[in-house]
Formats: sequence, C-alpha cells, structure tokens
Amino acid sequence: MINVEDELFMNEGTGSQSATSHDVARLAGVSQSTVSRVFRRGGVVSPDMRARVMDAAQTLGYRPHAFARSLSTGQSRIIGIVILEKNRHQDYSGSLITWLGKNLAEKGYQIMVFLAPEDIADPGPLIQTILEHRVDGLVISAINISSHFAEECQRARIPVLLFNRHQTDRSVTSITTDDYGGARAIAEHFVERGHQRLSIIVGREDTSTSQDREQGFLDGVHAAGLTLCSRGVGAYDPTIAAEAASALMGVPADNRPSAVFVAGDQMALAVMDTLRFRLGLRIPEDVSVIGFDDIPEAAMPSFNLTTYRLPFRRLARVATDLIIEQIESSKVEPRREVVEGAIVERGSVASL
Amino acid sequence: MINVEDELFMNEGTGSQSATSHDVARLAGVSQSTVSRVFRRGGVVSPDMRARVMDAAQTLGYRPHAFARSLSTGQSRIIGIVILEKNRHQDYSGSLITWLGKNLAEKGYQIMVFLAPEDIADPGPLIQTILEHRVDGLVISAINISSHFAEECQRARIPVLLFNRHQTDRSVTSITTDDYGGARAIAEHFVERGHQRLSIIVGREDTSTSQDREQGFLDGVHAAGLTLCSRGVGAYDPTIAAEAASALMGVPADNRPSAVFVAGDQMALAVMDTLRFRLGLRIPEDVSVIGFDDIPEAAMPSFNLTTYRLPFRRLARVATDLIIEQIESSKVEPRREVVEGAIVERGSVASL
DNA sequence: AGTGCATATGACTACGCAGTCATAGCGTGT
DNA sequence: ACACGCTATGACTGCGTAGTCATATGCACT
Repeated sequence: MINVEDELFMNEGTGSQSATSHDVARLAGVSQSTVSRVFRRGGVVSPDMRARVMDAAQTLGYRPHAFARSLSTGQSRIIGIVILEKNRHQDYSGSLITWLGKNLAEKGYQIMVFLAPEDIADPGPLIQTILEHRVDGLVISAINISSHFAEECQRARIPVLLFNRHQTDRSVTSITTDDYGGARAIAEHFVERGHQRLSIIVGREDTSTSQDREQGFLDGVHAAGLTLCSRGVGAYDPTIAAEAASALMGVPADNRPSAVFVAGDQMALAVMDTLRFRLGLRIPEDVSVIGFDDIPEAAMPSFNLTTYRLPFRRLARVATDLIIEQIESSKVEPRREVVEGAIVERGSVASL
Repeated sequence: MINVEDELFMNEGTGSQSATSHDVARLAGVSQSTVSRVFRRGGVVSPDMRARVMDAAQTLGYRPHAFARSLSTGQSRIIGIVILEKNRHQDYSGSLITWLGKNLAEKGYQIMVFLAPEDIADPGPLIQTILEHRVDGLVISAINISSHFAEECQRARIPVLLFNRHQTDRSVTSITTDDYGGARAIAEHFVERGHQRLSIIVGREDTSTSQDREQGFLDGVHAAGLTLCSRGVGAYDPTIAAEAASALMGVPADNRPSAVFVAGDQMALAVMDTLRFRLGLRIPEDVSVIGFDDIPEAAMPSFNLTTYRLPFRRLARVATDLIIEQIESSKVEPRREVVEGAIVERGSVASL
C-alpha cells in the first residue's frame, strides 16, 4: 500500500500521471469538493481558497478530466459532425468544420468528426459509434445518409441538424441556402439579359439541394414564358458534369443553349473548361454560364464565374445557434431555416 | 426510492434515458460484469449467455458509454487533430481529416478536431482544452504553432505527430513530403529544359515546408552552376503570391525569370492568373511555372500546371501508423519520416 | 448573551464501465 | 469416491468529477 505522502511526491515530482482533483486537494489541504468548485463554472469559493487551490493545481499541472466530468454531469459538450468520407479537398467540409468548430468552441463545445462512406449500405455501425460517444448534438452534412439515420438519432434523444439538406417531411431541423430562390433568381438573371435557350446541369438527383435548385430554375424559366432547352446531370462531380456539358452542346445548333445554369461551382468550373478547351467555345460570347456556391476559385480571372453566393459564414452561425438551442432548451419543434445568398455578377454572362 | 421493477419498466417502456450495462444485466438476469464481458473485445462468455445478453441489450437499445469506458480503461481512443482555423476551403485540412479519420476509424480510434487561430498569441487555452480531453494522441497540422506547444503535450505524455512540418531539433516525431528533394528535382527539371534564369516564390518563411522547398530549389540551381534570378514571398496566400509574381516581372527584361517555381499550388494558380491576365504573359511560352502539392485544380485545362505531387494518401497512411505506434508501444524514439512524391508533367513548362 | 441566518467548506455518493478476485459448477483422472 | 483443475459467472472496487447534503464559522440583530 502506497501512503498518501508517497503518492503526493510521485505526482508532484515527476508529473508523470496526470494529477486528479484529489491530488490537488491534498496538496492544497482542502477537500476534493472545493477543488471541483474552483474549476467549475459558477462555483462559490472564497478568494484566498481559490488562490490556494489554483496554486496547487499549477504545481501539479492539474487539468480537469473532461470525460469524467461528462460522466458526472451527463453532458459531453461535444457536437458530432458527420461528413462524407470522400473529399477531393473540394467540397465545403473543411469550411464546415472550421466555422462550426469556431462558433461552437466559443460556446464551450468541442467537435468530433464522423465519416460516412459514400456508398454506405448499412449505417448501423456508424450510428452505433456516434451514439456510443454520447454527443450532445449532431450536425449531418453528408448528403447520402438515409433519413432513417436522423430518426434513429432522434429516438436516442440527441438533437440533429441537417446541414444544407432537408427532408420533405420536415421532421428534422435543417438549415439550407435558399436553393430554390437562388436558382430562380439565376433564371431571371439570364432572361433579363435576353437569353431564351436556357439549360441546366443539376447535381445529385437524390439531394434536396439539387432538387430545389432545379425546381427554382424551372419555375423561373416558366415564369418568363419559356421552356427548358435541355438538362444534364452532373452529380456534383466535375468529370460527370463535364460530360453532361459536352452532351448539351453536341446537338444541332438551334437546340443548343445560349446559357447554362450549373448547379454547383465545382461542376461549373469543369463545365467552363470543357466548353472552352474541348469544344472551343468562348465564354460568355458563345455560351453564358452561372454557377452556385461561390467557391474561391470562381473569382479567379481564369474563370471569373458569375454565381450565387452561398453565405457560408452565416450558414455556420445559424447552424450553431440552431443546434445549441435544441440542446439547451430540450424540447424545440423541428424547424427549417433558410438563409438567402445573392448573385455575384462576374464575367461569364453575356447580354444578348 | 424507486424499486428495481419500476426502473426496469421505465427504461424498457420509453427508451428515454439511455440504458446502462446494469439495466441490461437486470433484464437478462445476469451480473453487470457479464454484460461488460459481452461488450468488451476478447471477453470470455458462453455462447448462450452472450445471446441472452445481446437480446436484452437489443431490447433496451443499449450502447456502451464510450467515455465511461475511457474513465475505466484510461484510454480515450480519441486522436486530436489540430488544424488552422482559417480555411478558405483551399488547404488540405479537409483531406487530412478524411484520410486520417478513415484510417484511424479502422483501428478503432475517433477524431476530435481542435482549431488553432492563425495568429494565436497564447496557445495556453488551446493546450488546456486538448489536454482536458485526454486524447490518446495528437496530430498537429497547423503550421503556426510554436514548438512550445508540442513540448507541452509531450510533457503530458501524449504522443504528438507533426504533419507536414518538422522541428529542427528532431525532438518531435514528424511526417513530411520530401520538400527538399522535390524542390531540387524541380530545379533540375527547369535546367534540363534549358532554363537559366530561375526564380522562386516561397511560402511562409516561418514554416519548415517553405524553408526546405527553398533550400532544395537553391541547391538544385547552384548544382547546375547557376544563381537564383530572383525571389518573392507568397506566404501561402494567393493574393500575396500574385503580388510577388508582379514584382518578379516588373523589372528590366534581362532580370526577368524564364521559369518560376512557386512553392505551393494554391499560390501557383494565382500566380498563373496574374501572369496571364494582369501582365499579359503566355504560359509556358513567355514564362514557365511549376507548383508544389498537385491539388485537383492544377490538373484543370485552364491551368494544366506542372507540379510536384504530394502523395497525400500515403502521407495519411504513414501518419496513422506513426501515431498509433507511438500510442501502443509507449516508448518510441522521435522519428522524422519523409515521403517522396514525384513531378507531374503537364503543360506549364517550355523547353528552350 | 442568545437566536437566527448566510456563507464557506467537507463528507459522501452517483455517473457507467472495466478489471480483479473469489467461487460455483463441472468434468477428468486416479 | 475424492482431489484437482478448468471454465463461466458474480460481487466488488476504482476511474475522476459534480452535486447533494450536512456542518462549522462568522456576523447581525434582539
């Protein structure tokens, strides 16, 4: 049996094992409760006692054990973020983590990242892993996860937020850009500049973003008394989008669009390159292009792409508020929040 | 006092509070120890007992509590990843998380992401937060963190791996691309094609990657009996790099480089755009450019940039192995691992 | 001086699990 | 039939903290 003095010496001398609140209490000559109070938000302790404890803690290099605290409080203060495993460093996952992480850190939450394989057949193990970590809330950004997933989490009483995706049944809180309105504004933008042969290259047809953008564009086209010239599917993949662009233009001249809405900037850049370098077309003289998202590359002189700016920072801020609201006021109705962006005019649209 | 039956009923009936191993034990009519054995890797239990426990667990929707387990075992099975807070979704943080996360998940580790503000003055709070979460290991990717940081972590006995960065004193394990060798190969590549007026735009001068790339390039230049034509600083920032490019070319013709090595693709793309659209130069006819990293955009027809491919997937794999090795065999000498990439020849270099 | 009250502190327990140790059960060999 | 050994299981404790409750201390007031 090691006696108290020896233990104290060990911890103090080597700093090898991380010190506990008991160690600090012993060194400071107080109870563990008091140490806890000093390190807890809103603990009531007299100033000199606090100083004594802080001194001892400093000496021992004491840091509260976050998970022990979790066990005791029943709150992990950890938010899970689910993103797609695939990442050609070209989607917004990085930004999501950065902005959300920054906002959440300010509120005292940390983030754990969970990766969802793109073609996940059985989400069971992933759900299992997430629930085992008792995250206080979950932000789901991966687009391919079945609705089953969110429901399972909600049954386990953990608040869920769908990021840039929503479900038709509105049973889950979500935040998205104004995909519909943005796309509709894009159609109007084309029409105002005299375009009449309008085409679209959509993203992944199984995503709400792509569906909404398509519907918005269509409604805008119809509202102008026009009909869609043609349609391609880009699946949010630059290569596939490039193929779609070729297909769109590989028809008799009077069936070719004069303007193309590409429902995502990654795709749009690839489409521009295909139009220019493979098909020898000039932008905007021969074809006009508008994208969606406003990724940094869209602003480069090489592309100079007119696009719809997704206000990422605001999205992240609202997402933070939504998830924290759900966590802290336990019962909140599922909500569907939409954040408006705006068209950024650059040089990829001609006036006819 | 709530009796056993009532509690059992509550948990079973509503599934509201997450069930514990005690609940499962009670329902299955066994001890908590047995439930633990069933859910622990390598627990010895008879087949029918296991089935009974699994049944009960299923009924109650039981999932082991990861943090309770951590408390008990002293292992969190969580790896911390420190990345820069700034992220114009244009650095490799997203890929780092994806690849590292995938590899680590296979080994049963989860990841927590910690954000380091770019201009972090006092890293104390960040270190505090990280240590409070008792991560089993830490991968540091943020380039601007003082060496003090890693040392502090090592004093707390947590294995640290520097990703794409190293310290001169070799006291911390690190993994990098072959920055020196790659840059030197790039110099040789230029020289072989007849270039004699070579310039460089470096990254952030306080990073090992930039220093190594510069030294490698310089040594390559000197080995060919040449001297550097000129040098700019891009700070890994596209805007600053563009300015540097302008400065490089804004001199009398015989002091202008015929070839420029830009020590990072993000910068290189911005440099190309500036050369072309602001200075009216053709690439490669008027200036040749080579980048470093091989980001996806470098392959786009608009840029078609010759560059040095950073084998990201392999880097992540080695990083995974290194950090896990450090964790599992407690005492490992600090190592410095270097992974070689290769030049990817595209169309941004002319033969004179 | 005695009562009441607020404040600061300590003893103790719960949180959910893993692991240690003890023991019941059972078969084997002599 | 008895001792022995092996396996499967249960009782119990520790991990580090928060929070509850009890209590000592000091102070104002009657």
